[in-house]
Formats: sequence, structure tokens, C-alpha cells
Amino acid sequence: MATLKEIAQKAGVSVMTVSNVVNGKHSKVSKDTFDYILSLIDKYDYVPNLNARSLVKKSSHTIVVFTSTFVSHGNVFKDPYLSEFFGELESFIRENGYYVLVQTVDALQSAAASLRNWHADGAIFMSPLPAEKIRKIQAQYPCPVVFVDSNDPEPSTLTVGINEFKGGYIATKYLLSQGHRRIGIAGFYDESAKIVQERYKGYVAALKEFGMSESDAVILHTVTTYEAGMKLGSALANHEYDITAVFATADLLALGIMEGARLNGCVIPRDLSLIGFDNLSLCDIVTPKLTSVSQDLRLKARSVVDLLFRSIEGKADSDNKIVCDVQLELRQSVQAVS
Amino acid sequence: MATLKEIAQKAGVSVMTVSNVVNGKHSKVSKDTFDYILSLIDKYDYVPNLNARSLVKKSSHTIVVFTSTFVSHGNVFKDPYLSEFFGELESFIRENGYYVLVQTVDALQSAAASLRNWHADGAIFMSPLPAEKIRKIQAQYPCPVVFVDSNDPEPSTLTVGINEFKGGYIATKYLLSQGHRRIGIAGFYDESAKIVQERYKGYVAALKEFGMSESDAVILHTVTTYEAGMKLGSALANHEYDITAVFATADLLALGIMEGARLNGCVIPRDLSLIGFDNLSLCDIVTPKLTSVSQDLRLKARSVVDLLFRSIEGKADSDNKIVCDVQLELRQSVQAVS
DNA sequence: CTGAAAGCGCTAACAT
DNA sequence: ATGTTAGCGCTTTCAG
Repeated sequence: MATLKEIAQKAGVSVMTVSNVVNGKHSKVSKDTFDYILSLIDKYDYVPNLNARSLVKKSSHTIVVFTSTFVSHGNVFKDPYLSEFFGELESFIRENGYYVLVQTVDALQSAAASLRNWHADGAIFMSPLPAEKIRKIQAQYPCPVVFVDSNDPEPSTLTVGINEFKGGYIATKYLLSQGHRRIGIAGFYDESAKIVQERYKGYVAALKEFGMSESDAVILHTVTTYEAGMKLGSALANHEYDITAVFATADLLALGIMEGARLNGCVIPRDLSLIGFDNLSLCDIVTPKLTSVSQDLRLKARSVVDLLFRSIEGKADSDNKIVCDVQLELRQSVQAVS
Repeated sequence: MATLKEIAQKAGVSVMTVSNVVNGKHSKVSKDTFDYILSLIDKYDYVPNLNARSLVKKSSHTIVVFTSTFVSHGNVFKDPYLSEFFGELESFIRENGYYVLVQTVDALQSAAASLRNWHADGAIFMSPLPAEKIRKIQAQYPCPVVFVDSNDPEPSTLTVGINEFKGGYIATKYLLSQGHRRIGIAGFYDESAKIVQERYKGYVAALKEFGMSESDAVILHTVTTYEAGMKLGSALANHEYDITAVFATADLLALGIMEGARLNGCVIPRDLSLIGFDNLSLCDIVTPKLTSVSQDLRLKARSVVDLLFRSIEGKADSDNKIVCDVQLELRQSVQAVS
């Protein structure tokens, strides 16, 4: 664990010269000494101490990625959507030469503290957060933070989301175009869940386009887990609702519905058509393959990281809110009815 | 961003007193001043600078978790096994009060450098590594490192793995007990892949127990992806191999085989029985549900983190190699034959 | 192009 | 129980 000072002594120069070499400041060091010192660095296997560097620079070249344990209790990385998204984030951040600190948090208090502890250069919140919590975090440590799938009207807040409305709209419209008229929307319907509300609005807009009204909406209120889906699926198979198709606001929920319905003698898509949301790789693996509203996670991650680094580098940017497009991935879980 | 010094000035005491309060050293500070300083810390919202602390302590309270981009090119976190495992690791590490730095690496060079850069207190390699690379890393930075699913005869190397032999054995034995006699083993068969070799040995051991010999082994050599599985599945459906059951060394591979076979008119498990490996949550979602050799990821992660921290805390420990148990999770993809 | 001095925020080791 | 001194490894600033 050689230090700058040690290398300087071996080379018979000052620490500053070595420092300049380490930082590639060719303009400040003659070519000869530069090369010589480089050879010593190699020989004595010098690696800079980032703690020392961060201390003086007041910045650690580190991005903290937070996921909340609120949403899915227990292991957040069991969720394939979050995992895959995180993987994309990690690789883009690394491409930018920054380190990634991961933290699943319960209290947001600890989130802000971590940022300050480490003098993080930026942060990403992977799970939705209400606007007031966003403010709190921003207030406690002023570094660029991107909030994913959150909704904050404040123009300075950096957010990346998807076109939720369109998601609900295209899914419903497709079902309608296949002849379905009694269509349920399944998901967690709660005033705090802006996301689902937008999808619902899209759903209603599509209904209206086909001459129906909001009173034709069938809301299947449920938490968005596989298990809850199974319950709902059996209820559907037992004709507790008068519908022929379901737009589920999460793939896992849709898959649960599929299984629950099937266990009760219902054949998908013959007896019930189904559309999911997220387009997980799972959709291709199950039988029948699940038609789903797809968000391009890679693109979304790219947008997040780009937005973050534009902000870190202080580039003037009016575009603080990014909305990613969605599209319908057609597979086998929807059947036309006459 | 108040500093120790600032708090000390406000309080009219020395920095050391404040430092002692921050570090909870009650024995060194009178109760009155302790409480008073605590109130100031709260009032001025002081948070310690971990870079400074790490610099002097030569340790950053940080564990680096590495995953190699070798195995699955692209996004490692698409792999549900690795993601879920990582999630468990993260939560256990955090419980121990340490920070988690994630890094997917291609060259191991950069891995060792990161550790030294940050004065990491420990590291975990989530993906298998050959013994010589393990040595190299250990040589470059002497902190406790746990290697998962790697095989290093060196007794001082910390490793956590599973009983691969038993995995192959119980899967095969179960198929045999269900009357199958012509059983294939599907996986990536390569001399560097010690893991699969062990599973193969277990497979052969089970065959022998039922009066067969190694010559009865049917090796279906393939990479372990869903797509490769599909190819293999269609080959099987077209009777290119004379077998009634397959033990696949990965769930995703098994699922691919399932789909490939099905597309070619083969009904699972009626025409072909299937056992996977890893027991991903997927196994419960697909139809038919996949029987699989289960490794308890939570237990495995717990073992890794315990081993790591025992080593960090310098507790004498002869038990540097941990082998986790596996068991067969019976579901619906195996049918008895007469 | 090269160097000397000062200090980032913290803690260990000694005073008092 | 509290304070003083010194220094972790690096960079910034200012002089040569």
C-alpha cells in the first residue's frame, strides 16, 4: 500500500509531481519525469486512497442507489423488475466512472444521512416516493437526486417515469379492439398511488372511446402480488364478476390471476383474456405467454443516469422530467370475442 | 454540514469531547456535557464525515460485492438467482452496520484495485472463480474475502458453496425411484466447471445404486440458457435421444427444455419428466410447476456474511469452508413410469 | 515545469 | 473528565 509520499521519495521529486502524474496532468509534468514516475507507480503498485481524495475534494465519486423496503417487504431484489432495472443502472453508472453504493432503506432519515456521510455525488431512488418526502431529502443534502416513478410537481425535482396513462390506454384499447366490452382493471387502488390512477385514467379514456362511460369500469382492488392474484383468479373463475378480460397493473399479479383462474377450471385465454404490466422476461416463459405493457428498462435506466450526470456536471437543463414511452407486447393471453 | 470542530466551538469544548460523544464513549465524557453536546449535534444536524474517519482508521466499514460479467454477459441482475442472492447479502451486511458497494467486473484487476482504493473491510465474490484468480486477489489486498461457489483447496480461503454432489444425486435418485431408467443430464460440461462435474458425479452415483453404470449416462451438453433449452427440448421431442427424463443443471434451462418440447407436441410430464436446479420462484409460476433441487439462498447468504464478519472480527475459526445443504422440492414436472 | 506549506475532518496517544 | 498534539493521504494555492 504505497502512498504518494513514498513514491515521491523513491523518485526524488515532490508529492505534487507524483499527484499530477496520477491525475494525468501532462501539462504540469515533463514527459521524462512523467514516464519515470509512471514506472515507479507500476513497480510499487501504487493505488490512490480514495478516502483521502474524497476528504479534500468533498466528493467521493459515488452514487447511492436506494430502494425502499416499504413496497415489497423483505428482499427487494426478489422483484425481477427492480433487479433488472438496478442492473442497468449499475452498469451505466460504472460506465461513467462512478462507484455504486446500494442501500435498501426503511426510514428516509437514514437515506439522507448516508448521502452526507459519504459526500455522495448523486443518488437515485428506485421506488416511488410522495412529494413531501422528496422535499425532505433534497433539503437535507443538496446533491442531484433522481426519483424514479415518483410524482413531484416542483419543477426542479429530477424525475424519470413512464407514460402510465398511455399504458392503461393501449392495453384497454387493445382488449376493446378484440371485442371485449366487460373489462376489469386489477391493481392497488389508493389515492397515494398516483401511478395506478394514471393507468386507470387511460383505461377509462379507452372505454369512452368505445362509447362506454366510467360507470362501466370494473375495479378489482387488490395488492399486486402473485398470491393475491391467485385469489382474484379463482373469484373470476367462479364468475363473481361479469367480465371477459382483465388488465392487471403488474405482471406478477396477472400471472397469479392466470393460475388462480386455471385451478378453478378456467382456460386462458379462451375463458378470460389477460394483459399484464412491466413485460418481465417471465412473460415469455409462462404458458400461455403473457401479453403485457412494456417499459424499456434499459432506456429508462439510461435516462435516469443521463439525467443524473447532466445535473452533476451542472449542465443547464430545462428538461428535469423525463417520461419514457410504453408499448404493448402482444403474446398469447388475449383472445378475440365476438 | 457542520463539522466536529464547529460543534466543539459552539459547545465551548475540545473536538475530542465531541468526538467521544459521537462515538458513544460515555466513560470519557460527563453525563451533563454528553447530553448538552448531543443536543447541539441534533440542533446543528451534525453528521460525521466517513471519508475522514476512514482515512485515519484505515478502514471504511464497507463491503464490496462483486459479480462477474463473465458468466452472463450483459445485465447480471437479470438472473433471478443472483439477484435474489444479492438481496439477501445486502440485507445481512446492512444488519451488521456496514455499507455495500456493488461492482460488476470483467477484469479482476479492477476488483483488487477497488478494494484498496476504498480500504474495504471485506469482499464477496458472488460468482465462481478459478483458484489461481482467487490467489491473485488475495495477494493484492489482504482483507477477508468470501468466494461463493468457488473451489479452492487452499485451507485459508473462505468459501461457501452447496452440496453439488448431493444435488445431482437426489434428483437422479428420485427420477429412478419413479421408474425412469433412461435419464439425461443437461448442462454445461466443461473441465473448469467443477460445479457441474460434482452434480454429474452425484448423478452417476445414483445410477450405480440402481444397478446401472456410468456408460448409461446420457450427457446433454449445452449452455444453461432458456434459449438453448428450447433447442434441446425440441430435439428431445423429436426423439433424438432415447430418454424419458432429464435432470437439468439450471431451472432456466429446464424451463427452456419444457417449452421447446411442448412446441413440438410433447406433453410434460406425461412424455418427459424434468427436474431443474436452483428452485427459483419461477418454479412455482410455470405450468406444470417445476420440480427442482433447492438451495436455501437465505441460509447461504447468511453463511457468507457470517463467515465474512467472523473473519473481519478476527475470530479464530477453523471452519473456512461452508457447504450448504440442498433438497428436492417436489412439484409437478415428474411423472412415474412403469 | 517543480516544490513547499497548509489543511480537508477525523481519531490515537498522550497530557492535564 | 477534558484538552493538546500530531498525522492519516491527498489536493489546493501560491512560489519559485
